Amino acid sequence: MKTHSTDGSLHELVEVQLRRVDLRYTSGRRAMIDVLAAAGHPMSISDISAQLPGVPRSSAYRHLVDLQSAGAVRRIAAKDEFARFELAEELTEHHHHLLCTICGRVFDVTPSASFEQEVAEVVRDLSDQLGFRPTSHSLDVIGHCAECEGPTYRT
Amino acid sequence: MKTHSTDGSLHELVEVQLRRVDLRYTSGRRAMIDVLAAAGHPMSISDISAQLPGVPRSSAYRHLVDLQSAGAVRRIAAKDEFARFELAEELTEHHHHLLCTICGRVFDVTPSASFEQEVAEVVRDLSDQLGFRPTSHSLDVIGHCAECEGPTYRT
DNA sequence: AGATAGAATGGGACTGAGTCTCATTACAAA
DNA sequence: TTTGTAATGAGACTCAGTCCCATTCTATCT
Repeated sequence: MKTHSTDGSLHELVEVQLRRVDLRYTSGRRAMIDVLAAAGHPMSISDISAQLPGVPRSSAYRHLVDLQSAGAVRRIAAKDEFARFELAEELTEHHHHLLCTICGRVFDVTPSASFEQEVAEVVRDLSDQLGFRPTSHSLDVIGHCAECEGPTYRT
Repeated sequence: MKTHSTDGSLHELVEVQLRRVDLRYTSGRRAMIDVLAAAGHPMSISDISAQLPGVPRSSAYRHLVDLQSAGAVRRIAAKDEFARFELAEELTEHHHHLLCTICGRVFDVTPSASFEQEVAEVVRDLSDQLGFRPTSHSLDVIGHCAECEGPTYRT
């Protein structure tokens, strides 16, 4: 998963996004962005809190809401009942998810440009049927991850 | 949305699915299937309860769990925090969803066979990258429905 | 530098979707 | 009809997520 974290521009981008909605890029918010960027895949609140023991739950939730409204973070729905969060695609790149129905983990994958083109086309077609105005799309693959499937599958 | 409800075979299929896991097709469960089939799109628990005032919440949840484990009902995650339920694809047909981020409603759409073929191919490719074993996939289009977008969009 | 206002934070109370328990009722097979 | 098992209703309970409020920070102005 490519991010801007390596060259430090990630934080500059987030700061701009926050400023746009009159929010400050404080150390708490920065810490959350760091954690999400380091993980490179969607995290549940428990995952995040485990990485940031010093940040109270209420603050963590509020940071996520704030970062969401600034457009830096995206909330996704997994197959279990827990919400998960990841950096917005603007800060990483367009990608999709593999959802493991056994362990609940979510993995990121990036499709080819040609496929994305095709998807975009179909999304338009499907949307037109109902006068729907699409803003984005997501493709989830549901199944079992390598680990849960067991070592046998690996030849 | 095509279902088997018109010719009555829907209930027979559900009954078989339930019998497989030693569950009975009782009137309460039948009522839930009727509601889901009539709606033709994913429903939240509130939606379902509104249609079935006589069924207690605890029973409604239990029925959904039972019907899920029998394979007759599928739980999907929308963009809001409420779980939604729909008839399993085995009882309807393969389809995808349009999620309105304003009103939270979910609409069904059916893609062309050729597109599905392409999707299946890419799903395989993406999965192979991580040794993931896919069992199904879902494509969600996020945006605003015709009603929420306002009447202006209709020329 | 000091004053001031709005934003940020901690923490603890609160909400409500979803789960669990248990006593009672319905059903199927013998 | 008896007997074991599944189904049901009612209500207590859990806990992810929200809300509130008193306190602390920080940017800006004089």
